[in-house]
Amino acid sequence: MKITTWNINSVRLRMPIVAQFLKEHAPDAICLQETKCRNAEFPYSDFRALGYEHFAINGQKGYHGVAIVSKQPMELLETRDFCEKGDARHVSVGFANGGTPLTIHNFYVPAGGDEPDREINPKFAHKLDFLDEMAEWIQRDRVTDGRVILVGDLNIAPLEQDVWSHKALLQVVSHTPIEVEKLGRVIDAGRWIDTMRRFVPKEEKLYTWWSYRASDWEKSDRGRRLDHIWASEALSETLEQMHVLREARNWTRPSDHVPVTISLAI
DNA sequence: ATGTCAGGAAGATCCTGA
Repeated sequence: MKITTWNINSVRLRMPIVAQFLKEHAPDAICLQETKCRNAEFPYSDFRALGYEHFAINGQKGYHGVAIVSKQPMELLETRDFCEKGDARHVSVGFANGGTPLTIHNFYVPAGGDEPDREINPKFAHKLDFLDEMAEWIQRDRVTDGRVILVGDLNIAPLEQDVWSHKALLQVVSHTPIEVEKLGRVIDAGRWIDTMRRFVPKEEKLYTWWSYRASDWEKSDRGRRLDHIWASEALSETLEQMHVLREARNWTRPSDHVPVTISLAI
């Protein structure tokens, strides 16, 4: 089974390159973030035309929004409202998978604004609170019991080689010590496997996002690993392959994030 | 590296968010 995560930065605007990706890579399920449309506006028919006929959508007008689209039938399990703000930042589904069920959680963690100080920046406070609530929920609800995948734009690049310069980004939201610590607690709460780093050693650079603001993103290569795929321990022996589709950053009218795909022997 | 994108409301440009 092949699962992709991709922050698409408007699913309606990006549908041509989503179609290109699905035709070329054919994952079983694709998890999208920043769909930026209401559920009724989701481009269902475009996906159906490509053989993806099952949907779990949590959208809202203009901002945020997550979706899981699948070839195989799946059950919508939940759309959790972290921090009780009414934001569309989570959706989960269950696949029957022939008697050994698989759950997928798809997240869009708050970006956190510019100033890494919770006292003066409510967006940063929201991000930190969101992470605390994720950790509590994972532990309390035993979220990682069984076969579970958590994907999404977590808006944090935790390791030194997850950013182009550890030193330059220590005070930049996405790589500050407090964010990294809180993301670590989320991981510990579920004993999650950071699957991307199973395949790429932590000493090697690994990015999934490059700013739109660079004049030449490829030349400067000032990326960050903001997108993640985590797996519960029960999936440890099934992890076959991982791929970051860097070339998608050069596609026509690209997202600033690229697709990340995990292949499981299930 | 404050640069580039997106959506929305308004109105043919601005704003907010990232």
